Amino acid sequence: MGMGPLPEEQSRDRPARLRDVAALAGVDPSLVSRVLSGATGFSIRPETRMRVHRAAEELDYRPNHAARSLRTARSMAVGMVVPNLANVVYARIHAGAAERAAQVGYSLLVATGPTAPLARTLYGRIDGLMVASATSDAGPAGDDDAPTLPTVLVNRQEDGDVPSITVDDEEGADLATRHLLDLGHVRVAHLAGPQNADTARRRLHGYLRAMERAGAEVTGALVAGESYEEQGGFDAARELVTRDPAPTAIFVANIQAAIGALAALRELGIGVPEDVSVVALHDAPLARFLDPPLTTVRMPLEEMGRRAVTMLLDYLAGGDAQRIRVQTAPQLIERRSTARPRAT
Amino acid sequence: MGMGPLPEEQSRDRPARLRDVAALAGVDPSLVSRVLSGATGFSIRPETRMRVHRAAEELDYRPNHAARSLRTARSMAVGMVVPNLANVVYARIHAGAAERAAQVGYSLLVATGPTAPLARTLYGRIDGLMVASATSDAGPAGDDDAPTLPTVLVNRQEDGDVPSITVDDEEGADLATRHLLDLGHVRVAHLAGPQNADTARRRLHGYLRAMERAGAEVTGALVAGESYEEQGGFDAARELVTRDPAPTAIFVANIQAAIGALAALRELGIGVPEDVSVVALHDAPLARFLDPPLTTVRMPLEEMGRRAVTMLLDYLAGGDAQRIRVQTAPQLIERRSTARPRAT
DNA sequence: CTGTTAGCGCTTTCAA
DNA sequence: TTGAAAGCGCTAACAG
Repeated sequence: MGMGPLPEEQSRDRPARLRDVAALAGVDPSLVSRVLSGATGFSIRPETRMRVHRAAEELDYRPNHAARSLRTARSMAVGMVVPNLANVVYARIHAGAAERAAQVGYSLLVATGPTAPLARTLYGRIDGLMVASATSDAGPAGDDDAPTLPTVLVNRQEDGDVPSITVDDEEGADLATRHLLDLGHVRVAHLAGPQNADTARRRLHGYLRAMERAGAEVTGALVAGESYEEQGGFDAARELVTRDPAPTAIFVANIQAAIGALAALRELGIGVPEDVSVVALHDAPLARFLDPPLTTVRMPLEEMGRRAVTMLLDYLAGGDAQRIRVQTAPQLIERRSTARPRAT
Repeated sequence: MGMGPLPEEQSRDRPARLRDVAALAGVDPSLVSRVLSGATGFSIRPETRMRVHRAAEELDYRPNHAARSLRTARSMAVGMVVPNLANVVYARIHAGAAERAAQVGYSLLVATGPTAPLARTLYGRIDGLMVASATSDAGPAGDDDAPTLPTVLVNRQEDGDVPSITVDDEEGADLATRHLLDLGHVRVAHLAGPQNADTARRRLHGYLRAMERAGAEVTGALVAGESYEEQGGFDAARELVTRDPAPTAIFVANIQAAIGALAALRELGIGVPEDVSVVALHDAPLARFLDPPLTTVRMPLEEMGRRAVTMLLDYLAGGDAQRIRVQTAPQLIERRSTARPRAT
């Protein structure tokens, strides 16, 4: 190959290369590669392996990602797109995903914002992408002129054969609604999320299902809202309670909207839970410090995150596009925002 | 070089390489490289440049990151470590950083968790790191056995010549405290953050400075707390109001702790702002939906994020370690949690 | 059990 | 104004 400086001497402070390790251990670079990358199904004398490891440690060897990626055509990293960082839901999904990714030796890179531009930034740095934006701002990576990247949808599901993983939002909504029904409420309202998010649609279905099973009538007056945010929840709650007949309980599609709803009811002088009970989907550390402490339904988000990674890796390995629904049961966390209706 | 298949025909669906573009344009790969990477200071016939661009577009050419990194020894990406994703403060810092990174053609990768393991995951994928964890869980990247990566501290400052960028927490705290003082409060307390976070220390100083300038006495009874979280704020507020003399106003070191504090006061039947005024550092969309809507001080976090990137890039380019304090003035946002003391 | 070899896709001297 | 050549650090056949 005609190298210049002999590798015997380690030069300056430049990070050690495979070749340097090999030289120090007195073996060939390819051997070092096999040993250090934990390749299996080849034989080596234990003593040689030892020497290699020792040399690597000695030189504080760290494989060069770029070289490895170039050679193997894989980056050993996966990406995750979330709509924004300040959100417990995504934080929990991410936590699960990060845990699993670490377990299997992958790096997990996060990015925020609209999917398409991100796919462009991340392209070439990751092998696959998890899109955890609930609303289809830009479908799976590949829209407009963004490069196509193997993608799984997390917490969202779409027509066609796009792989996806979701939790059982319908069951969560059903559980929340049933809680209200069981307390004796009849006019149970739903403060819904944006209907372009399929989680919101599934929560609405869950609500309707529970109401129907209980034989409770659902009129248009009982459903309002189009938002997962505080302000939207505030506005919708205001509207809801002025309708006729007024609900005695509200199932809110997510916790942020519920915070807005609580504020609206407070401002109107409507007591929670004396006048109106409130329960929200998704739990957060914050919930118990609200006024009143908010009853919530906790979803298995970490598990979804973990399984999303597993699923993406399977998909990358040539598996086919699955649609997984995490079946772990949602969990009701009773706090002080729900109670029996005033005049049973 | 003795390649196998002629590059004339583009093969399968394999992404186009530089070589393919060159073949299509009828020029040498090196020329394509120069043209497409926007290199400057070389001459080329406009027509040739045109042909190259057209060929690249035609083939939907996208440079291979790994190859480029391997060759140039730079990844054109920077990383940012945040302690957790569910936090407005980091979300805003990140937003600013992402904006600037995009402007200058860098990718910004985010990761969460303790710094050291992350530095290991990110090592080789990024050229430099912004550490935005307020508390020194593990100092700058490089502790224990984590690899060393050029690092700037964001929203945190440390002894030695570690580059860092911060906002003026002291001024923010001073502003909040002054607001209380100006309203006529005398026994103004401080619910402090964890004193291993230098932001918390600087906020404490700002509080002390404002008190001193106003000639208000600060006894030990007026300072409590060691947390940036709801529960910590809850506990500390409880304690604070039982002290003698009880404060009539509290400056809380951050908004999460303030949420806990509000809950505690509510539980004790202490009216806000009738009995006790509360102001917190850092604003959030949530603030106006709290009970009562919370007066806050908004810090220039996006700007800090933007400048952090600029600073890191300068540092990478060989600039020396700076310590920047963003001087943009904090902004008081008055809502309903502060008022004149009961008996002026 | 270990070594040789070729080359991933790109950039950058250097030469024409 | 353009082309030729070398090689970044690694891995995966294939030989020995």
